[in-house]
Amino acid sequence: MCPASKSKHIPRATIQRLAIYLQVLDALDNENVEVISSERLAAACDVNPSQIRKDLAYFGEFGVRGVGYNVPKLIQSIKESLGTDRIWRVALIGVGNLGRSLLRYQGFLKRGFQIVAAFDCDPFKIGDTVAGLEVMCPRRMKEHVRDLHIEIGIITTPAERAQRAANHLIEADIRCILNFAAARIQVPEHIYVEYVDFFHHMYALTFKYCIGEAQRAEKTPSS
Amino acid sequence: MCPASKSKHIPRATIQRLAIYLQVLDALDNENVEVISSERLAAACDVNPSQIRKDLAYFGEFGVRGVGYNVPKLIQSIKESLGTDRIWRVALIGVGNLGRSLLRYQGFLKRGFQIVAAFDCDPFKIGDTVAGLEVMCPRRMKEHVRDLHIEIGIITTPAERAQRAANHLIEADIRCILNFAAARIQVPEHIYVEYVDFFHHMYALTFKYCIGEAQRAEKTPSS
DNA sequence: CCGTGCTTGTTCACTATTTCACAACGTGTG
DNA sequence: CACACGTTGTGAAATAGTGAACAAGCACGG
Repeated sequence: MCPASKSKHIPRATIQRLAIYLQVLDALDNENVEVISSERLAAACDVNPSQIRKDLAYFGEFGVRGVGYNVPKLIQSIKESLGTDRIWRVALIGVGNLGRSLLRYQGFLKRGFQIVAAFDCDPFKIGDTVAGLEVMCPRRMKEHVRDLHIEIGIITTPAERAQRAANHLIEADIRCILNFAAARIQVPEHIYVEYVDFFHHMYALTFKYCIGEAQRAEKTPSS
Repeated sequence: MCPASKSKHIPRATIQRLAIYLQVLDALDNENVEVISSERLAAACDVNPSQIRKDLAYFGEFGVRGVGYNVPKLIQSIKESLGTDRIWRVALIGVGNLGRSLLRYQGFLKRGFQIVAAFDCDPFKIGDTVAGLEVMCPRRMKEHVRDLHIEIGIITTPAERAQRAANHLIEADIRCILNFAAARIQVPEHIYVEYVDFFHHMYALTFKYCIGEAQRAEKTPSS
């Protein structure tokens, strides 16, 4: 499936950067840029050119020496490397505000994902239709996952119900979980979990700002 | 403001983990857990206990040897370290689907943030009221930022308009930008930017899954 | 068909981060 | 008051990731 990645260990940071390259490359492709050098791509992504070449080298040789990288080809290659050169079928659990927003969001398919089922344990929500999907009871999850070939579960419940949602997903043999709830969840070894919480980024901002200002104050010991 | 951080450089990864600790500690606090050891906290956060102790040591000595950490006190200490022991005033630019969701989201204040202004350049949206805030024209941003003491800007425009939104924010002397748009933005040196894109996490998931399955296949060279 | 110019892929030294291991030190008990 | 216990804070070792430098190799021009 994924082209082997040369059986070397690949840093997590590399994967995050690949996602960034993809974003920038998509923009370039829309502007019909055909070829780009690691140097110019690096400038756009705000990283070191060597870094880009090394990141890509984990997966193969995608460039042409003396020329650079063909943009559409590189996009395809990165997608293959990340495993998103196909559509992944996704279930969402927790049809609250956030859940509904995601269900209505049009951008999934373009990025290789398709939400094909929605679950919520609130009996008043079960049976409702959101963005063309009927909200279903989590107790029936296992059979739906099997029938619909679902591989990824997105948790958008309140924090206190995240673990229960995760248990439903695990029970239904889902191996990949994206957790938007503001809570850590416990899962067995063989399940992959990623956490999405934009407050983490907020904190990173306020922290960098504080540090930055403190250093400024040091350099300018005014008043 | 922030307690000095002992003037040592602090890894970015540490900041991300502090945000995680905070999340778990909040949950513990709600369960009225008073004291926790680095070992048990580490288990809940899925990191190494030494890691936690070292992360905290960057900012001070918060624990009691032989006992552990007082949960409420540690929460407070981490908040101070991150610079979120006060309310940050935030502006949002781009009142689309995502923007509206964020404006309506109730959880900001609890985490130390307050959205006090919303901007959109669509003349049909200007003047509308969303979650009690009047949508305003970005051209008037500078004065609003000054009058409302805004320090952080959140970009929720479509990707192609992210740079323009960023320019407005920079022009209005905002130093911290949280960018939800799927595009990189160019900013001067002294501006802090953080990117939020849950597809990055999606890709991390699919990638880990592919690698994991490949390794499985290796160990079990079946058929 | 060879040489020049340019950019990749890759090595290596360096820097940053994580983990280990243990000394330091409160707490509670006899 | 002294001792045993338990957990922190921290220096040192191991591991991981980054950036500079350069050899390799394609494209184009003469």
